[in-house]
Amino acid sequence: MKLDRSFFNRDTIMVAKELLGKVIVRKYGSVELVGRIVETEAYTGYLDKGSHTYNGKRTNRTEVMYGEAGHLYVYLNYGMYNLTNIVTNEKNLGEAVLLRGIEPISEIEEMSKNRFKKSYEELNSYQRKNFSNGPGKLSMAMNITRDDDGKDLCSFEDVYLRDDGYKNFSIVESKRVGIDYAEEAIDFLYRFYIEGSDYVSVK
DNA sequence: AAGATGATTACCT
DNA sequence: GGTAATCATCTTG
Repeated sequence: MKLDRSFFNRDTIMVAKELLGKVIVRKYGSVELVGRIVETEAYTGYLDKGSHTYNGKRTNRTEVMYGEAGHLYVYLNYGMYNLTNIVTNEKNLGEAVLLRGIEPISEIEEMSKNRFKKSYEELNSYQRKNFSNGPGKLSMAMNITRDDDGKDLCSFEDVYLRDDGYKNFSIVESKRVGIDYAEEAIDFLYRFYIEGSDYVSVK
């Protein structure tokens, strides 16, 4: 079952948790990449010092976060890495969920080319271990870039999400990664991951 | 118009 | 464990 607007247009923490186990489908050319979401982080806007939209900050970049739920927010981090987020909750709140880890499901060969310019068989153990266990890594594997910023996941075209019924797992809640400047928000338990998954960035 | 910075990754010891 | 890479975006003047 494809996830529609009503799935995304809810409380951001709830969406971040419920995204675990869902699959992201990415089509281009003749390929259809599929990955299972195993790690997410919630960014809750106005009161969240870790969020790009903290205190209602509105810039050209973050405008999509204030838009309709179910759209992609993709931005360039550290000058090199595209990070994939999904806009959540009501319009104008500026909330989103960052995808931090996926388990490759279909077309792992194509993902491997996107990630390392090599077939999966040629990858060493370090590369296999670090295949898509991080926000920049999974974006690279799924070929998601800033060109995809603002796309609507609910139009079900070249990128969308699906529930394939996977649900027998436990969720771990922990602190978010890489927001050392965020004062009290550092301690918010806004990161969620599937217990035991090999594709979680930080355990 | 210039300077600082970052929701990270890869590679080295 | 440490740190370089690399640039769009944001802030400041």
